[in-house]
Parts: sequence; structure tokens; C-alpha cells
Amino acid sequence: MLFRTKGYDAVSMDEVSKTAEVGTGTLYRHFPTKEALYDAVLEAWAERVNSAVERALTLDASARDQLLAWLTAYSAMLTEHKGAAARITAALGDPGSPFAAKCQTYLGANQRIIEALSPALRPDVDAMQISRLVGGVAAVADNSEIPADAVQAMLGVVADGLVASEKDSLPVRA
Amino acid sequence: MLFRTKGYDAVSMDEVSKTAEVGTGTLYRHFPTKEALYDAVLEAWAERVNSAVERALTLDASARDQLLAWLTAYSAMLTEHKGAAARITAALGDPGSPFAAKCQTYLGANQRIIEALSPALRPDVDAMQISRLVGGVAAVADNSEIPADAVQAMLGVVADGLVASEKDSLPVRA
DNA sequence: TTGCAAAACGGAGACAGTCTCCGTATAGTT
DNA sequence: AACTATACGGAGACTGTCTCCGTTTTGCAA
Repeated sequence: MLFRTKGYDAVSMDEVSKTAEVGTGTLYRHFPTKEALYDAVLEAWAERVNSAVERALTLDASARDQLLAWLTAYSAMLTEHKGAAARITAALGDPGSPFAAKCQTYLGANQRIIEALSPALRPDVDAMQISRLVGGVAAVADNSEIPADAVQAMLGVVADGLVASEKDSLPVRA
Repeated sequence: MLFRTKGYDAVSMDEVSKTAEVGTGTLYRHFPTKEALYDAVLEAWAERVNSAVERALTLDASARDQLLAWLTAYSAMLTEHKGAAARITAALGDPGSPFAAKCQTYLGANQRIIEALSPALRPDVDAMQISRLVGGVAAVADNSEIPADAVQAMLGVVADGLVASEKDSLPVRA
């Protein structure tokens, strides 16, 4: 679709309606706002989230690497549509957002990860925190055209931070 | 100023020109774009960056806690004006941006931190990476109205991730 | 002081978005 | 076939950034 290649901001509703060969009025009857339309566009691939979780968890690797695999997949999905990462991440706490359903999916996925890897993770992580952390990374990756390995490195830092227990790092004096 | 309280997007140039009691034309002669105006507004407090670095480094604490102190201060500065974090972080790699000068300041500050704490940090960190990581955290904090302690927890994760060496975490099998 | 050139000003309006409103066409029912 | 209800389309209302140009002010020399 248009949004995929050009990004949310660069596509006008006029353009969409022309491409779809309908009037703008018709478009707005189906989707009350531009964001609602975008939400519908994002619907399909959001469903792949849960399978990505399973795939990461069945990996024969350390907890840290399973986590990293998930974070990478998650971030890749968020980055797939330009502008999506920031929008979805911003909507995480807002039940009124058009993206609320997607946020629930994502939070649930991270919850599943936490439960599966729990003993290896620091005790105070929660799904919201992980969602925000990788949402943040994905958002900057999205609008700065960062090379893939730089994104990977950032996610590595986050993964390490999430497995590191606080007790380990605190008493190490400089 | 207006931007500080209402945020970049919520302030129109008409509003600025009215408040300043000048015509929009006059406004645009002084500042060629809205972003350039915003850059000028941000000028003053960007200068506080370097002193924040020094303050963090003179703290009598572990490398991790010095790092965290700096990340906290840095993030707080980015969040001080609504909308600034995302903008500045997005401009990090773009020398043509109006914010390029500020990005240099920030990158330099992170470079200083890296040099000071280097033995305690993972070997592959660079200033750009830190800037992006905390820029990402600050950006989501900025447009999700996150409580301060949640932001602090996320920065803690990042700080731990930055001090954790890769060798430690990789061989730990689940 | 007066005259004049140059610079600064102000705001109307060009342009580009999102979204609404309403006249028209289409489909469904008896 | 007539009538009603529903869907359509696009003009235009509204709001934003930024430009253009006629007017005012300023600075300087005679």
C-alpha cells in the first residue's frame, strides 16, 4: 500500500482517495480519521506478532539471545511502515487511541516473553517497559535511516540491560 | 516561552507572531522556518549540557551510577520542551538540519562520557549510539506522559546495558 | 531641516493538509 | 414504477506554514 513505501505523513487522504478511486467523503465514511485508516492498514501484519514470539522462544539459545531475537523481530515489524513505530508507541498508555487494540497485542506479547524468560530477567521489568524501550529504538531507527547493524547493536544494549540484574551492577565501584 | 509549555506542534507561527506583536513576515525574516525559530529557542538550555556532564563525572559513585546520572540529566533536558526530543534525535545524523549544532554538542558530551568511563563500558559503544538510545527513551517519555520513575527505570536498563560487556551475557545458556 | 535610498515591517493570500456537508446517484422494498 | 433509505463524490470550511509586495520607518547627506 501507499503508506508502506511513502510513510504516514507523506501520504495525503486525497492521494489515497484518488488511488482507491473513491471520493474523499466515501473514504471518511469508512474510516473516521486518517489514523483509523492507518490502523486498518496495519491490521494484517500485527497478527504476525504472536508467531514471532513463539519463534523466538523456541530458539535454541540463551535467554538473552531469545530476548534479542524477539526484540529484533518486534522492532522490524514496527519499522516496516514509516511513522508507525512512534505512533503506536505513543499510544501505549492511551485506551482511546485508534491503535489501542494493537497496543494490547504488543503488550500481551511482551508479557508472554517476560513469563517465559522471567528467571533470567531483572525482577522489575514489565511489558509496558519493554514495549516502550524497543518502541523508542524503533522510532529513532525509523526516522533517522539508521543502518540495520546499528539498530541491532542498540537492541543488544537493551537486551543486556533487561537481563542484567540490578544487584550485579550497583556495587561495582569505579 | 510558548513552546516550553504547549509543545512545538501546538504552537502556530501566527500565535508566535501575535504574542511577539510582529507580523508573520517579520517573524520569517528573522527565522527562515519554524524549526529554525525553535532551534533559537532551544539555544540557551543546550549550553547546560556540558556542565551536566561534569557534574555527573564528579559524582562519587560507580561508573554505572555516574552514567545513569548523566543519562537522567540528558533525558530531562531533552524532555524539557515538548517535541524537542524526537526532533533533535531525528536530526542526529543530518548535518543539514537546523539542529545540527545542538547534535554536535550532544554527541560531544556523550563522547566525553565514553572517554571518562570507558573501561567500565562495553567496548563497542559510541556517542551516536548513546545519543540515540536516550533520545529514544526521552521521545517516548515526551509524548506518552510517562511518570518520572518509569523513565528512570528505562534509563536504568539502558545504563546497565551499556556497562554490561557482551562476553558476560552471551554464554549464559537458558 | 529636508529629501531620498535602503532596510524593516505587516498582513493578505498562495499552497497544502484534514475533515464536513450536502446535492446526487444507487439500491432495495412494496 | 414509485418511494425511501443508503452510499457516493467533491466542493469548500478550516487550520497550518511560508511568500510576496505595498507601506512605514530608519539612516544619512546636502
